[in-house]
Amino acid sequence: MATIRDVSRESGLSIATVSRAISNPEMVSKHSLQRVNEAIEKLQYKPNLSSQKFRLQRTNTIVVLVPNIANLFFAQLISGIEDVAARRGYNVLLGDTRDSVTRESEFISLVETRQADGLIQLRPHDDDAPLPDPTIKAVNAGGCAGTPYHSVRIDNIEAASKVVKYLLSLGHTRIGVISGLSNNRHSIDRLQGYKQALESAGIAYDDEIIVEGDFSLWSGFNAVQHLSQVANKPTALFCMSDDMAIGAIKGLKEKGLQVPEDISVTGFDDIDVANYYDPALTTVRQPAVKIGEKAAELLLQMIEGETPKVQEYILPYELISRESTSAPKRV
Amino acid sequence: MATIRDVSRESGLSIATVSRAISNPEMVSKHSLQRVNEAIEKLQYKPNLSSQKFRLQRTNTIVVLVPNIANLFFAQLISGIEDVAARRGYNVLLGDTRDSVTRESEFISLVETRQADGLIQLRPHDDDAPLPDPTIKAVNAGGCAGTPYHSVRIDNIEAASKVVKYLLSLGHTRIGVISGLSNNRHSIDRLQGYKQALESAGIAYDDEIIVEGDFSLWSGFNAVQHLSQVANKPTALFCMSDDMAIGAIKGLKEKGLQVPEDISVTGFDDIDVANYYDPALTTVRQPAVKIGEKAAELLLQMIEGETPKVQEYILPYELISRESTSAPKRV
DNA sequence: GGATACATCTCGTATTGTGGCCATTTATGT
DNA sequence: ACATAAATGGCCACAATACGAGATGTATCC
Repeated sequence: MATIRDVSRESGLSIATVSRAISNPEMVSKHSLQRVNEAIEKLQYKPNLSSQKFRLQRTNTIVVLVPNIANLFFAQLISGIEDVAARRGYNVLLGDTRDSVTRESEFISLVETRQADGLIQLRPHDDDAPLPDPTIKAVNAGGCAGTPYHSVRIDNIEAASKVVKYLLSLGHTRIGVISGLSNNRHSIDRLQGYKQALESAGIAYDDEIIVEGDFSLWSGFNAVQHLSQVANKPTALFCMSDDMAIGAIKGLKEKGLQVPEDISVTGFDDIDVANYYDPALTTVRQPAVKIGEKAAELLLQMIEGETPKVQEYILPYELISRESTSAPKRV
Repeated sequence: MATIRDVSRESGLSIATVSRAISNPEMVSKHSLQRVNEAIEKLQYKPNLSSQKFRLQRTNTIVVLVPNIANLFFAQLISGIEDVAARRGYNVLLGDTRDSVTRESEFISLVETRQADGLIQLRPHDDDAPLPDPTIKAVNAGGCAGTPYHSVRIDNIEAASKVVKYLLSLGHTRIGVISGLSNNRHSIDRLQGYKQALESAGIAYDDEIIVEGDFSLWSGFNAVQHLSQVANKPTALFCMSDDMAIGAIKGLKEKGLQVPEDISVTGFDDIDVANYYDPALTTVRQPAVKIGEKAAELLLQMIEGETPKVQEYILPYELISRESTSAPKRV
C-alpha cells in the first residue's frame, strides 16, 4: 500500500508538500499540485487516516450506546444522530449494548482509549449503572429527568399525564397500565405522570391493574392475559410503548374484545406502524429524529470545546389521537 | 492524559517493560508487574488505542452499510453482525447511506483509508453502483443472486415463487404484486419468482396488477389506491415487504374490504410485528439475525487472512402461513 | 570454588504515516 | 537590486510495539 513517502518520491516533492497538497491545496503551487495529483493517481495512494487521527489526536468518531437496535424508536434516534454527524464529518460507532452493563462499559472504554471523541447514551440514566467518567464528553438522548449530564428528551411525566388525562376526559375512570421494566426510569416517570393525572381527577391508584412489560410486542400481548384475570377490569389501557400497545390490542382481540368499543388503548413513541395498525393507535409522538439531531449537535459542540449553556433540552411531544380510543361503553 | 511514558517514569521501568506488562504480563516479573500496575492506577493511565491501531496497522473495526436503519429487517441483520463482531473484539461502524451513492462511497473510503478492516453491504448489489474495490474485504448480507463478491442471503427467486405457488394452491388465479423499487435487485428477483410460479400454473403475466412501491408502509397503503382502479381486480396480493403488506391491508380495510375474506395478502421478511398485526401476516421468514452473523463471520475470516471456500452462502427461508391468506371467495 | 551454560528479565532503539514548525529557497513586484 | 510574499523541504513528535541485545541470577559441571 502506497504511503505519502512513495508519493513524495514519485512526484519529486517533499513529504511536507505532499501533505499540504492534500489537506491545504491552496498553499501549494498549481504546478506542484498537479505533480502530486498525478503521483497519487499513479500509485493509487490513499492517506492512512488511522495515522492521521493518531497524529492529530482526533478521531472524528462518536459512539452511540443503544440498548437494542431492533427497536424502531432507537433506530429513528440514531438516524437523526447519523445525519448530523455525517454532515459535520464524524462517524458513528454503534454500540448495541443489549442492556448489558459489561458491554456498555466496553464501549465507554472506546472513548477512554481515545478511539472516539464522545458518546451518546440512549438508555435512560440509572443511578446504579456506571456513570460515564465526568471527563468523558457524553450526551443522553431520549432519556428521563434527573440525568446528571447533558440530555435531550421530552417531559415523560407530563406526556404520560396528558395521555391519561385525555382518557379521563373521554369518560374512563378505570385505566390500566402496561409499563416497561419497573426499574427503568421511563417506566418510573411515566407511571408518575399516570398517578398525577389520576390524583388530579380524584381517582385512587390501584396497582392491581398495573402490569409490568419490557416495551416489546410480546410483553404487551402477555400483559393482557394477566389483566383479564382481574375482577374489576379497566376500560382503558395506557401502554408505555407502541409495541406493547399493539401486542395488547392483538391479545384483546383474541379474547373477543373490540378496540376501542370495549376497551381503549394508547401507545407511546408514535413509531411508523402506529398509524397503520388497525385500529390506528392513539399515542404520544416523540420527536425521535429531532432528539437525535439535537443530541448530536450538542455532543459535537462539546467535542469542539464549547460548553453548552443549557444542560437539559426538553423537546415538545404531541398527543396524536387516532382510532384506538373512544368513550367507554355505557354499563 | 497520561501516556505510557508517564507510566514508565512513575514506575521507574522502561517503556518497553510497561508495554509488555500490559499486553504480555507473563513476560514480566511479578515485582515489575506490580510496580507498573501501581503506576497505572495512580496516573489513571489508559493506553491510547488509536496509536496502537496505527502502530499495528489493524483497526479492529468493520463498517456496515445500511440503506435505512429505521427498517427492522436491517436492524436485525445488524444485531447479528454486532453480536459476532463484539465477541471477536471488533467494533461496528454504522453507515446509514440513505440509498445515496455519495454517502456510500464516503463509508467505503473508511476502509480504503484504513480506518476499518472491511465492510458489510446490506444493499443488494447493483451493477451501476460503485463496486467496492476488489482489494477491499467486503461481504454482502441479505442481498441477491449475482453479487460479484462474497454474499450471504436467501434464494429470493425461489422464496417468491413459493409464496405465489402457495396462493395458487389456495385457488387464487389473479395475484397482484406490490413490488419494491423496480431497479432494486430484490424487486427484480422476487418478480422473477412470481413470474415463474405463474408460468408453471399456466397463468399469463399481466403488468396491470403490478404496482411499484419502495418497501415502506406508506407505499403499500398507496399502492392499493392504484390497484382499486383496475377493472379485473386481483383476489390476492403478493407484497415484497411486511411493511408494504401492512400498509396495503390498512388501505384495503379503509376501502371496506376484508383480509383474507375478500382478498389475501402476503408479506416478506417476517418482522416482529407481522405476527401481531390483525390479521397476522402470511409471510416469508428471512433468518435475518443468522444472515448477519454468517456475514460477520465470513468477513472476519477474510480479515484474518483466510479465504472462504464458498463465495455464496444461501440460507434457508421459511414460508409462515398465518391469517392474512385464505381461499378466494366463490364468485 | 570457579567457570560455564542457560533462563529470566529488562532495556534501548527502530519503526509506523502523518502533520506542524521553522528555516530556507524561489518567485513577484517595485 | 531589494523587500516581500509564496512555496517548499527537513526534521521531529505522536504513542505504542517488536526485536535483538544486554544484564542479572541460578544451576550444573569439573
